[in-house]
Amino acid sequence: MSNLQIPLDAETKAIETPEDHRDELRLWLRLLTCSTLIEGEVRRRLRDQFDVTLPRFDLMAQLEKTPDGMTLSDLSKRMMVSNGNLTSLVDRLVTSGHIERRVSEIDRRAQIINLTPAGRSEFRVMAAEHEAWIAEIFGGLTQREQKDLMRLLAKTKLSARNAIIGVAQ
Amino acid sequence: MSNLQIPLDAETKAIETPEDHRDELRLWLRLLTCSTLIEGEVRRRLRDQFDVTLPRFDLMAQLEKTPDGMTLSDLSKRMMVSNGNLTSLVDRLVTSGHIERRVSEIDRRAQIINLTPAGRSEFRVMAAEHEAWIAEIFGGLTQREQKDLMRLLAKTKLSARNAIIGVAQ
DNA sequence: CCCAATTATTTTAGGCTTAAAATAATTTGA
DNA sequence: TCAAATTATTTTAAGCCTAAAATAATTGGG
Repeated sequence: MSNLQIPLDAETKAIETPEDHRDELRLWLRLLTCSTLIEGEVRRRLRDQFDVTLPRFDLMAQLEKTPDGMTLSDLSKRMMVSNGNLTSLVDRLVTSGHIERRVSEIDRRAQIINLTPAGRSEFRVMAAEHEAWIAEIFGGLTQREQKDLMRLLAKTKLSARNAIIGVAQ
Repeated sequence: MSNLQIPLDAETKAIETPEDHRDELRLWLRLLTCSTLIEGEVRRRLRDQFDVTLPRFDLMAQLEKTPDGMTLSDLSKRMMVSNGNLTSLVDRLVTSGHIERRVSEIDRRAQIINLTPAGRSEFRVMAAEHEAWIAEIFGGLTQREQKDLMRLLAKTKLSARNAIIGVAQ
């Protein structure tokens, strides 16, 4: 036998040696590493420089985009977190004076969440810094590379969504 | 005035309108969306099909790569989580019989963690499924696109590390 | 009209996560 | 040698997160 790596019978190869997906696994682990690395650094800077957590910052970022406010359900969809999770997060941000909530006039089950003027102005300061951090973190990529990465991630997002819907439906 | 978008004095532009980093921000948000989307789906399938959480799976994955076991400190570095976090995670995996710990003979402060035979064989079944899920999720990308994405993420990782070290040191 | 289904939110139970302080063992340098 | 510094781990306090069940309001079909 000259090469022990090659199965004896090519016909049975697919059965005996399942397809190798190690490259996709490496790709996923690298994507996850990038995300974890950057997210951790953003968390650290938000805490050190503004004494704010990332979930609170994210919630305020969503509200800043919608001047008329949003319901908790809308927020939970946009932030991709569970509904129950938002209850306590919103509570804390109300307590700290960053946001306010009022019961919807057209649907008394729903609450409309809004930034307070103080919350909005504080958020804008943080957001400007945050944007600069992100630019710094991606600064090692050329404009062209950033554009390519953007396109490939768009495709990845689509591909992932298809795989997810394929299971759920 | 024909165009209100252009500052009157080009000299002062850099001061009055800070650099625009919205593209980098969009890039980061897209990266984060991909990561969150895929991670959420992996969590869901691990729970539904194997009744295991992602942190437990990740811990076992690290141990599977090192047959001689690891200390908690090594694990915490590899998994990029805090030391204190591992204490309870390891406790639960010991309780469920997936891993075992013994005090190091050369350093009585340290513990060596290892997969049990049952834990190892259970992990291998899960890992094979997990690998197939990831392949499915990235299935919408060609080989070429996967290779490009891999390269761009490697560069992103480097760029992020530089930005992080630049602050810490 | 009215009740069943739906929708919005909260509660609950359990797990994950961190930073910081505490505990315990080892190493190092005078 | 031996005390100070370092290293490994645990504990603590607080927050984040989820799924599932519960509560409360609205909507739609008969």
